[in-house]
Amino acid sequence: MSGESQMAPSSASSSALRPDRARGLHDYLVAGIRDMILKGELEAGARLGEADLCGRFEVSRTPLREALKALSGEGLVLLQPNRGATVAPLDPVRLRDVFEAKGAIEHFIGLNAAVRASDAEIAGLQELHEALVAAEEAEAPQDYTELNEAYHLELARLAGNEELLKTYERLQHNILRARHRINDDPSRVRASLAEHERIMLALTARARLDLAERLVAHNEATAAAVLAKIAV
Amino acid sequence: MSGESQMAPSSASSSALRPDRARGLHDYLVAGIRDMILKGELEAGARLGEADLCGRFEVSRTPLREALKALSGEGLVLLQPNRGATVAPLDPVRLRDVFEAKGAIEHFIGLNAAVRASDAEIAGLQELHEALVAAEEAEAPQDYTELNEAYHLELARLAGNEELLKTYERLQHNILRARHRINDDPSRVRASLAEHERIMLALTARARLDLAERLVAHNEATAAAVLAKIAV
DNA sequence: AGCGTGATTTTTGCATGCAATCTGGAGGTC
DNA sequence: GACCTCCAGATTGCATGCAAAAATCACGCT
Repeated sequence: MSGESQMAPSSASSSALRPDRARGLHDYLVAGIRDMILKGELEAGARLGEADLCGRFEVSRTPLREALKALSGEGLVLLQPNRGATVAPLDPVRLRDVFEAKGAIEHFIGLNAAVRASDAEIAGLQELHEALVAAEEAEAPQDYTELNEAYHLELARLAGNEELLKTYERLQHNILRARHRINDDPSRVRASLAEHERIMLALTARARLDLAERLVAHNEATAAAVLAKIAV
Repeated sequence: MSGESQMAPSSASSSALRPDRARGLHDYLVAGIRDMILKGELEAGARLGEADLCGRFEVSRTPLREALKALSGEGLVLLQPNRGATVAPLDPVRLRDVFEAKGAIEHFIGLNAAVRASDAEIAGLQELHEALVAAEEAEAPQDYTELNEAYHLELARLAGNEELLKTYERLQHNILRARHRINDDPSRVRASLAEHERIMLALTARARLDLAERLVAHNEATAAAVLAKIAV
């Protein structure tokens, strides 16, 4: 065993709206374990022993097991009957599939968000974009990452399809797992922001094909940057 | 309470490879409840009381609850904390989203299956297609439905992306729920088969754009037929 | 040393029991 | 009659306990 901290979300962890224990352990556990996986505190392939996790979160095995089943459906946990749970592996092959799938959805998002988003929604997205630029200038990588996720998720929401939004979120989560390990380099961040600028222009102009194309290109550029660092 | 049969999968139900109870109750329950939902035996919105389901499957509440959490992740069951589980609603609005999402994936499938499928895989798909035609001529709607699902799922597999394949299957399931209630009319079935013919031609010719276009069109025609019957 | 083989320990799967919450209705008040 | 309030019954949430399965280890064998 490693001599690491056994602490779970002691009190005020980073993510703001963490479900309260008292409101039900299921949501609390799902959010808590998901966070630990997304932040890389639990690495891909790591064993998720029930007794261990029960200790960290101070709950009994019943709600914990239910939470693991739920996370398995999100593709974050791998369940092997009679052999326990592990953090879902994230090899380059799967990551390539994840980026490719996300690309297909980005295409859809571009075609539809350009038509369906209201002016107010576009203004809201613009604010997110500006907050993202501010975070980069302030050199706050933690904020930058969270705002970047929020920006793309909001854009996905503007496409107006609940089903694809859920899938998009799942894929985004699995990418975030990889991204958290690789400290994006500054030059890629600046290039990314420039792409965001062009995305906002296409959206404001409500240019469907243009927006779709830019989103796909942005996804591919991100994929290339992430995969390059992964495949060391 | 209705005076209906309380029987669950007594012995030899229709679906061939049902997980064995002895191999673990989780898979058994997930497959069993999913089947009941997909076949319409449990209608949209129906309450899924734990005691009731425990009685039907002769299991205790612990594995049953775990199965419900898993099915919630598939979009088939709606879980409301402290208020129990219901079969996920399938209103026209959601169904429209499901078809639209599936359309986006069909586009991707067309672009990639045309390039990635091996000759042997195309031949295998051709066999499925011919079995489908045979089922239609034999007027075996049960077989037709199952083969049709298998055909499209196999085509999705040929696109070579595990992530989108899982999503595709989820969406297909939710459509099947609606389709099972509406007894496709024969003229639509024949039109559908004609579309399949053209799909096979495009795939054999490995014509990416053509295949994508035909798959999207097929999806939209199906959507129109299903939605027309739903919105009575 | 390498490799089965069997006992011990650990871990998972499932059932049960109690506490908390929700639901439905009777009775009271305005 | 409409609207609380409170009480039973039913249902869900969670913890615990036992049995089955895997993993670990010790031992003996070739």
